[in-house]
Amino acid sequence: MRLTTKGRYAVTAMLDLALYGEQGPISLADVSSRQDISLSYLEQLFAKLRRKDLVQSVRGPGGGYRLTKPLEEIYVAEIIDAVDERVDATGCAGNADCHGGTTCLTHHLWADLSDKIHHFLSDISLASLVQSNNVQSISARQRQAELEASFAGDKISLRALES
Amino acid sequence: MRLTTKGRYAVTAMLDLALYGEQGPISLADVSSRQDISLSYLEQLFAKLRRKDLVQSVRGPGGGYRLTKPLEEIYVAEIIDAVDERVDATGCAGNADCHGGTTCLTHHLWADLSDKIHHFLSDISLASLVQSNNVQSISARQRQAELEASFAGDKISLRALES
DNA sequence: ATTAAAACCTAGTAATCTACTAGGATATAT
DNA sequence: ATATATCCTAGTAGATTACTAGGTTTTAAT
Repeated sequence: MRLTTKGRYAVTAMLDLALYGEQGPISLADVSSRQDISLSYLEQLFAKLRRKDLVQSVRGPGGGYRLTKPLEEIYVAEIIDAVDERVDATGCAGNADCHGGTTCLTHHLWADLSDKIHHFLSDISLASLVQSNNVQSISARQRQAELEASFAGDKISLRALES
Repeated sequence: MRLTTKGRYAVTAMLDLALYGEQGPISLADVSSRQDISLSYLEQLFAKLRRKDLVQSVRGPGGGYRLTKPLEEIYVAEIIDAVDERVDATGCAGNADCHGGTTCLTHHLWADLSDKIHHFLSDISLASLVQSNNVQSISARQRQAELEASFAGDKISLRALES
């Protein structure tokens, strides 16, 4: 089964859009610096997310990405599926040909597990993540850190504080 | 998260012991030919299973491995843990330092998922697998195939049929 | 005692995949 | 015109997996 940074990054980045994207499109450069994900890697992930119609792009200065649907209608499972991370615990992609063309002894166990995982991730929307205490507090801390970083930086930081 | 053939092979092999090991120890050569898993790879997996006290070995001719506990007390989660380290969907091994030392936005999501998976696999014993219809029917088919293979083989097959 | 069957051990390795870099082309607000 | 952004393709270091190779030790059977 696969669940690596690819899928985790995709969900984290989509959650970033959910948290910061209310006013307008968010550039991947912003997501990259906030969530500590390589910009070029994000570009590749968002190409897939766009192909699956989970985000829309706006090109040119001031552009970026926005979510195509309301937070309530975007589920974690979709995001992971979109970036090609098959959440599948079987060794045969569910084809039941794991033992030289026939079904291996444990096939159904892994198929059941895959179902459980998919159900779990299909029940969680971006909206429910945004509302959760965990995400709220981490997001608050990230905003705080960003503020302090810009404060320690140059004059532009003062304007950031005022707005 | 990790769930590859390593963990799947381990569970399949342990299930093979559960199905065939009532009379005495089972050699890895037998498991290898029945379940189509490389012998040397099995040896490496069973070294770990033995270290975790899930199996006992008997050396010398007629030797092999037997389960250390009754089927009811061996859970799939233990087996995977023994060879795979951990079924963990977080990127930080549960340390919550996934975002440059701090907790990333989605950490709790993956931690929750890991819990769910672990619970699922902790509830399934070798005994319950052996009793399941799926395993029963696949096991019956494997015994049948083995019988036919030995029948098509040499004289020894006749003795196998009689016993 | 010899032989053979088994566990036990260690090192190496081809193939695969991940996460990423590099270096652009294209679109568009200012 | 310029800068900012998406968009696109190719390549690649490093890690991991699944396995092979080549032994040694133990022990039942002859």
